[in-house]
Amino acid sequence: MQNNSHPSIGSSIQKMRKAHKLTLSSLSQKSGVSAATLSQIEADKVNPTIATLWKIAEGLEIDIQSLLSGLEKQRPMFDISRKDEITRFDTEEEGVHIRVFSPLSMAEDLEVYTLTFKPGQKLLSQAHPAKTEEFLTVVRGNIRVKAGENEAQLGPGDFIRYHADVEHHIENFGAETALINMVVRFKKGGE
Amino acid sequence: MQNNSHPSIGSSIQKMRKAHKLTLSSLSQKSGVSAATLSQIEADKVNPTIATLWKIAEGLEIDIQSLLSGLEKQRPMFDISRKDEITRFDTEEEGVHIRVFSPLSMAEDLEVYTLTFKPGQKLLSQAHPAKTEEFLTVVRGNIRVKAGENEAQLGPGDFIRYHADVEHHIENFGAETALINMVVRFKKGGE
DNA sequence: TACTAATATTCAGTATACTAAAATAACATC
DNA sequence: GATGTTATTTTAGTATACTGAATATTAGTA
Repeated sequence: MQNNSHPSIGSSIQKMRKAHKLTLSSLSQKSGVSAATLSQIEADKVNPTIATLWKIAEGLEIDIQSLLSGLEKQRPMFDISRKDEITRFDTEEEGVHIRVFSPLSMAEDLEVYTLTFKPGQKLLSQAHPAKTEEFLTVVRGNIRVKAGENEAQLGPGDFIRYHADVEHHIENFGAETALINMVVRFKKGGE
Repeated sequence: MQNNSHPSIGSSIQKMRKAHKLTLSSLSQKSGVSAATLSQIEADKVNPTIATLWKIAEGLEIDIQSLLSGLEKQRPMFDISRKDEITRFDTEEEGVHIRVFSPLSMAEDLEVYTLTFKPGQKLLSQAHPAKTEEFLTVVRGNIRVKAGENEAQLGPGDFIRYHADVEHHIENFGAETALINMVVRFKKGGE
């Protein structure tokens, strides 16, 4: 009813429905949402729930995000994390420093870390959620990376990316302190 | 209440809220959604409307889409790029080395670079496609980053993320060679 | 343990999203 | 323009999302 501030979603849904050449009734059948409700939503007379939106997206065989893309509010962004303000998870007793750079609003999407390994130290990680990928750039030192069945040794300037949805570990097998830049990506649903 | 089919959104919201170090009450204030409702949503006891979700996203200062992530499965992956095999775009004549680590199949989504700036050198980039973000970690040296209206000076250990869909540049204003790790993300657009 | 203060959850009432069914509108074909 | 057929909107009732207030939980302190 109100829909005071954010752009209306009704017209997008209607556009989608017509693009698929569906009537309110046919989309109602495919989605499980009543035609009456669909009508109200398209006319922006109601404020659909997520569950309803989800069903509609399924009925239209599209990603729910596509329906919401219209109501995004793009704002310019320029966030700085100073060295000293950065939250630090420090497993010092094991000789591994982990510094997280992007814990902010995007925590579920992309994270940037710096890892410092003292000689001989290693970091064992349990499997992350499905579709998680890790990207490592070795800045200094020599490390061994193991993910599931796979294993590799990397030196300065080397880069590796791997799926982190299996148990994996990183180990500094060299004599000097290793410095690694890591990016972790939690992929969103379907392509 | 029901929410049978689609992945629960409650835990994501809670994670986000805690990442921002907000209490239910403080988020309630920022978003305009009552703390009671927030509690119910986080516990997946209700089916929020998009209006509510939108307010929450605003309160968290994030994109509403970030709240709607799904899950899927995939095959294991383990790709290594050795230092010497890496494609190198070298603008040596300007004192800036750019090394690209992830040119492969994912180039349209996420790219990882290492940038080396000789003292005094700078790199000017035109606006990238809309929604592009850049993440910089300074490994060594001192740089100045400018994106649109914004500008900042960064030293070793500092991190910055900004929208790169405006003209932007990076400059080494210090006396030593600067080493930067950069991640560029091209966000997927709607439909 | 008792006492606060801060945070989170439950409760009862109200607002509203959702539905089925009825009413209306659009659109043919005679 | 009458009649049937299909598509959409309105209506009335029910289910439930949202809210403020009360209650419960947690954390810290003496």
